[in-house]
Amino acid sequence: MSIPTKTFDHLHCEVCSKRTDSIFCCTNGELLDEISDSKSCSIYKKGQVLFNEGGHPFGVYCVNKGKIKVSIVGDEGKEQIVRLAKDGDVLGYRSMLASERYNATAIALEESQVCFIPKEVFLSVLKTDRPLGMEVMKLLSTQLKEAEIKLTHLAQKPVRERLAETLLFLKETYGMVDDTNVLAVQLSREEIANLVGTATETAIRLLSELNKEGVIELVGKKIKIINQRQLLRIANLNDY
Amino acid sequence: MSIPTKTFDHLHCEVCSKRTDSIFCCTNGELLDEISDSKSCSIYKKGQVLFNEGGHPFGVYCVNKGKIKVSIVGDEGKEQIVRLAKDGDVLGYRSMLASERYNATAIALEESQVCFIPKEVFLSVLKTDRPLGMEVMKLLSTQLKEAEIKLTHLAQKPVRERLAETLLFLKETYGMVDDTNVLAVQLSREEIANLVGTATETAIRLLSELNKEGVIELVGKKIKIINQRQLLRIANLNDY
DNA sequence: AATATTTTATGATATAAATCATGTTTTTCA
DNA sequence: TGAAAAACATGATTTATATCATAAAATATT
Repeated sequence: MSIPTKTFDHLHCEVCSKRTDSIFCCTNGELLDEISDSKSCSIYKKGQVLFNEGGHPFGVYCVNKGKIKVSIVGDEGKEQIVRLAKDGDVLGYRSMLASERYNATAIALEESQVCFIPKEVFLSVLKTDRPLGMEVMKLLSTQLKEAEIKLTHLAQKPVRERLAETLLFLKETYGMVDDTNVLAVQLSREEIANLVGTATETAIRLLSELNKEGVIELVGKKIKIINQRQLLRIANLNDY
Repeated sequence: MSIPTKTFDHLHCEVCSKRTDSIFCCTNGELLDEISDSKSCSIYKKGQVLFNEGGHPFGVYCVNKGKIKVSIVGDEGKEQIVRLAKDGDVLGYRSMLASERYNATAIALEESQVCFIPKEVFLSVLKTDRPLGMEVMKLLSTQLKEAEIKLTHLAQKPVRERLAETLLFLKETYGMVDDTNVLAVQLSREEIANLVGTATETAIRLLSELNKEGVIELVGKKIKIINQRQLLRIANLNDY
């Protein structure tokens, strides 16, 4: 959809450190060469779109380094963030496999290096490489489970609990800055709200509530987790 | 978990009419024999459990004839129905693929005939049968999409819209009784609420509201759709 | 058949969260 | 650098929906 401005070093997939725990972990030899040779490596600046809801999939996106949000826009134009991708994650394959248009939009949350593997190449490798197939199934299974749990929480848990859960999820997904307790992602309050599934004002209000309670500390967009134990308690994660 | 009381005729998968649009549509020959020979065909009465949240998967369940609900129990013990299965649908494979315990419970909504394929057999066929692999991926992809859309609606749409949507979904999934406009599934109001993601009282109230408005007609558990066009309008399905 | 139990139905009330409103701070960019 | 726009913050108000309460109907059970 949008044209990424720059490219980055075309590193062979074989030596890509992110591959080990990606779906390509067990792909190698000629098949990996095929992928590596056909891919293009682009840099997406913050806010740039990888692909758009309603668009046709032409291949899969492999995040080499960066943070990507995947979201669906609801009836009233409100964004719902359904997934977050980090280094080593693959995007856009779901719609491709189902032979459908994208049902979500992927946008870079910060400057990100992303490799693009053309549809034909990915599908042809998928057809021959059994391990890749298994990995794709595993990934889809995990994501389906996560979506179903999120769905349940959305239906049953109050906003405050979901917010706490979201903060813990952000920590788990993107980790902390160095050895501080500051979340490594910087999201706007609106984005946090769209992740939690609530109004922006409510997210802001509850965040500053947690701040006052000393559970977290807010400095601009930086969120520092002061009392993780308490946050876990608030999230009320009996299950999972 | 529960022991189904009876079995039903062990029909070879090759001649099963439900296979054509199931994930086994393209599986045949020896591989299909292997599945067919190893499967067991059981009858589950209404309310009987196929598998339980937290249990270990030992195989996949293939619905030959019947209606099954798949649900997750939230913190406060409230059920959230995340999927409904009908003839030809396969259940329990997600957890198996991810090598995890079941994250949901499957319960028969009415007397159902279900075939069970042992884990080892399913996985071994999956390993060699490419078409099956592709079908599984497609199915997972579709379900993931549906879960993400449901999640978005849950976060953004009011209960009344979601209820209307649910009624249309029930019609689409299980169809009507004969050539009447009466939904072929009979769910309790509580189950409808657990599908919509709301309180039972709210579901009851809104159903009788739709009844008064002449959009549907309620006779006990039977729901007749009087004005589908209006129901669609209420559901506000601009997207999808 | 009679009693107990569950499900359905509605009204009253409470409350969480959305919306509206306004001011402040931060960021953008001309 | 300064003006404009966007993001953040917080108070006031409204509203959708959950919860509580009670009764009738339907189902199940003895």
